[in-house]
Amino acid sequence: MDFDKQMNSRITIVDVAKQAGVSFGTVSRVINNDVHVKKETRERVVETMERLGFVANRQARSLAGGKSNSIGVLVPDLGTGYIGEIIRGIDAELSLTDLDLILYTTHRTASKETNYVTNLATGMVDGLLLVLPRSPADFIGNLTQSKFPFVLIDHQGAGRDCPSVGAANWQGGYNATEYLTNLGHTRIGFITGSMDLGCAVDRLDGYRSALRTYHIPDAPELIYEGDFFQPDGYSGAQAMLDLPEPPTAIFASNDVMAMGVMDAVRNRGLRVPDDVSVVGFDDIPQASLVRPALTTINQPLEKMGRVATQMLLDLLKHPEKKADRIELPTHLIVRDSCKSPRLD
Amino acid sequence: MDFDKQMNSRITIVDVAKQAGVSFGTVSRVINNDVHVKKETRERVVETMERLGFVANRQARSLAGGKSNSIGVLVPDLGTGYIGEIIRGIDAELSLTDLDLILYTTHRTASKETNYVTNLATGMVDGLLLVLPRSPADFIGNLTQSKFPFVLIDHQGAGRDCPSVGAANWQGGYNATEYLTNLGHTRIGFITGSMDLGCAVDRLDGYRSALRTYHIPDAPELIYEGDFFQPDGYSGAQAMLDLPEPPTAIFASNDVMAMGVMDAVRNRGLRVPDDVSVVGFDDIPQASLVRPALTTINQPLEKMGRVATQMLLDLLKHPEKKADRIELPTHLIVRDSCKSPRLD
DNA sequence: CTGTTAGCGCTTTCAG
DNA sequence: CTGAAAGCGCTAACAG
Repeated sequence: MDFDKQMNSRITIVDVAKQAGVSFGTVSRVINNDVHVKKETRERVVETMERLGFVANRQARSLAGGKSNSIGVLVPDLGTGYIGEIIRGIDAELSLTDLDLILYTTHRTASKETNYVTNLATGMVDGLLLVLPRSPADFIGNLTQSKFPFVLIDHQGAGRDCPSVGAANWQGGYNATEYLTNLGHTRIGFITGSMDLGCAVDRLDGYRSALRTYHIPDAPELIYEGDFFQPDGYSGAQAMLDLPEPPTAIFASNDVMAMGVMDAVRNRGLRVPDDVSVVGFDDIPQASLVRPALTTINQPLEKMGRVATQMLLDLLKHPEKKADRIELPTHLIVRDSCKSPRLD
Repeated sequence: MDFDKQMNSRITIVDVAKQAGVSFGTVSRVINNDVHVKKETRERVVETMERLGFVANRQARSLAGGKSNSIGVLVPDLGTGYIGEIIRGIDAELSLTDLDLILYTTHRTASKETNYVTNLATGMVDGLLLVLPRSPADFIGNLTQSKFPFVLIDHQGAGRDCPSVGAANWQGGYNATEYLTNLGHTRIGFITGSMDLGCAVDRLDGYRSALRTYHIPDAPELIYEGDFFQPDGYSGAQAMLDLPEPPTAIFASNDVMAMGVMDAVRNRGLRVPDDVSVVGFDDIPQASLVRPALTTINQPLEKMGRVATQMLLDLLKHPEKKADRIELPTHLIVRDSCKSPRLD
């Protein structure tokens, strides 16, 4: 049917070529901005493409060896607003170009990860943005060797030097703890994140270093191993508050757990910050909304997305560039959840 | 190079075919679960594929006319957590299948929308999930005519009957208002959303109907036109509170604006809910976190994503099925931001 | 500057 | 049940 063709935009370069009276090779050149086309011819072709509503077929292009004009983003999941922030940054930056975004969620399945990566790197996308909080997978080696452009986000690369952007987690852990000690706290509880994640380890290390700096003795009972989810914040706080000598402040490795801490504190009839100070990490949107507003470490997630995208774009342009790691600074955001400890 | 081939997984069906001692047509059949393959042969091929780490090339498959095994999701942007929730639902449902998700953000550019849709519908994806809060675009017609499977999300389709899932916005508007009147309020302010969105209109209508039901006279000064963003909630509340006879309750068309309302109330030295009751709409995660916790209308965003995905999956299986619209119920979530009005 | 010719990797007939 | 052959729409040499 005639109308069907128009409707479906099943217009190919051959159709355009016929209509414009040129060979389809010329149409291809026009599409790819090849210089070797007479201005006049180009105009005629462009006009025809518009008239026919031609839209190049992506799979054909990439199959034939051209660019796919899209970049792939691989994330573990969409569950935590955390990833959403990063994606927003990526999207914002990408919208400035004509590249499209293909999103893959691996749902923390290692096999899916590998599968996707090989698939994507085989022409489906021009570059890859990987949000892989877990341990470095083998395909990073492959990617590097095959010189496929990619950037790691928020991944504490275990020694490998490949392009990546992360946050100053250690610094954040240190600063928050330092702030608490300056307030006069000496019993500071810490709830870790999943310890198989580099960022969780770094935050804990920062906390420990600060204590050492301020000559506060180690107290293993004040370190509770969490998993970055709210319930662990709650139970961690409960456990610590049950101690004979409970902490006067609790520093949770992320905001979500800090909110769990707040709940636990309140459920015992205690108040934040009067009885217990609370600090979080991430500075997610909710942090400024809860009451009392949460003092936390700002981690520039959206910016991490943007910067990573810019790095990738740069890599796409200059494939020979050296890989480097960018570490974005974290900042202490003082709000209302901390106070000097009561004088007993 | 030899290792390069292994590294890149540039293994094609031809390689597999050679290794397994069959023609590449047979390998294709195995991939597509064609019944016409001897069990023994199939096993040998599967074994070979695994050994070689074969991963089928998506673009080639879809170019050659097969399925692309991915569905496209078109959203206006990622700015509001609102869309994120929907995507989460989609992703959750999709993770149960072997379909991949390709995400496109149009950044509210009509031309991009059209472009993407035609592109995607030309084999790049097997189906489309469209989050198009704005007015119905022409391509919906095209899509319908070309019988391409798609589902609209949160789109008050202006008469066209195509598969879509939405929420009971009218009902929500009605219920919230009714709740307020039952509490004893008779001066209830309303802050609308962007009135070019169907959902905003429906919520306003629900509000009006409830007032009528309870014989509360019209008061045009109590309706403030907002845009779904926080600042408008703030200024709307300010305007109404300046009235000679200010409202004792304010119902905002979404939670974000409701939070603006709360701020405005507090900034005048008034308290929520003692002096002014506040109700929102959406029930975003923050709603339960702010103090006082926000009473609001729960809109099942994540579920909308899930249901839409299920509908699309169904459409993919049974292309002949009739289009239908599913409306998910909204619920009043009573928290701490409302109270009976003071008796003066 | 432009037309022609091979494929890219895979699905689908069509013959055996 | 399986092999062979013909493209899908496009890019990238190669000739003019």
